[in-house]
Amino acid sequence: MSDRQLTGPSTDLGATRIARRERMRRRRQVIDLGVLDAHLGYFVRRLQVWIFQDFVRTLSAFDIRPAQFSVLVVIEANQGLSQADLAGTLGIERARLVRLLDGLERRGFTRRKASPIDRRSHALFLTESGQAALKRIKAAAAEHEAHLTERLGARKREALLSALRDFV
Amino acid sequence: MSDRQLTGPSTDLGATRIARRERMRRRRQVIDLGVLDAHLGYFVRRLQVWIFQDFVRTLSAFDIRPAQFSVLVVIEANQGLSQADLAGTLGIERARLVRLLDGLERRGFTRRKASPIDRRSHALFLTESGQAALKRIKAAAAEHEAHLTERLGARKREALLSALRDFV
DNA sequence: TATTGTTATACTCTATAACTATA
DNA sequence: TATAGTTATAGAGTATAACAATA
Repeated sequence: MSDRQLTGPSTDLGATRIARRERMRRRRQVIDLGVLDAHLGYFVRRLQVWIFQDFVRTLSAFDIRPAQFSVLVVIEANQGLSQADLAGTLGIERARLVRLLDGLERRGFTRRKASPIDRRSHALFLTESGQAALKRIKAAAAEHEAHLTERLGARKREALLSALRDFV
Repeated sequence: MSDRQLTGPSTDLGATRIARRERMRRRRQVIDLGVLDAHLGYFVRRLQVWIFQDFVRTLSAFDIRPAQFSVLVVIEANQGLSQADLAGTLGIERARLVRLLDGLERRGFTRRKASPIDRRSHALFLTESGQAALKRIKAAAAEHEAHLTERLGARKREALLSALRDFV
């Protein structure tokens, strides 16, 4: 951030240009994407991979991956919800959620309690240490989001966010 | 649907069951995404998963996945390029591209030839049957893209495409 | 020394199927 | 019959490290 001031107003554009040139150099040839250029999925995938990598790198001190983060956040916001509801909300398989929760429970972040209304299901909670950890994890995740804003530009990030929000 | 009429009295039971399930579904609490709602990565991931699933389903007759499609398309548009350039362009690991090409070669779609300028590298080409197959595959991929347009709306899809194009 | 293609390993994630205990 | 959680398995994808041949 601070080094930006030295280069003046064109910093963002300059940084983008430099980054692009760097990517081109690595490629050493201008390669045609062909019909890929008309497929939204290709670009969505590239962005998603970039986001995952930056997320993991930024939160490496916590050893938290995007899926784990989403589970912690949704449990915090809906204490006592069931695994089925959680899986349905996040669009992940119930079978996969089992392992995910096993890991978070082993680390002392979450807990499965007996549901008071349905003996088949579990009510999910964050432990106290889970809540404390999540507080710091969310701060780191916000840092990741700042990287994204830096990379996309605040306007574009906001536009994408509101465009995609009602998709789910 | 039509078999309901044949079952006579049990139609009511079936209808009751369906109505109950519907009530259950509605009764299910609305789940709060918490801070996830401010993370672009979450929504990008959800969209990307949707796209992958629709792509695979739409192209199931060809047994082609997104990564394979992107490899075929870029080889077609840049016949003779090297594996390193292809991997760099698509942002996939060189190690992974090896297996990907093994599979496409085994199916007779692509071919590795000796590079005329660098004895370390391979020059990649589509075979004739690979070109013929890709022609039909691209038509199916366009069908998938139409699903996406249907789901997002043409305007939003176009806006997303042009917003993300210069990200890579 | 650096790069190209390759092999190998570990881990994450998706997609299914099946099982149990409840409802 | 259907649902919640679980176990198991197969396959795709990511991330690394290492190696031989070549630049």
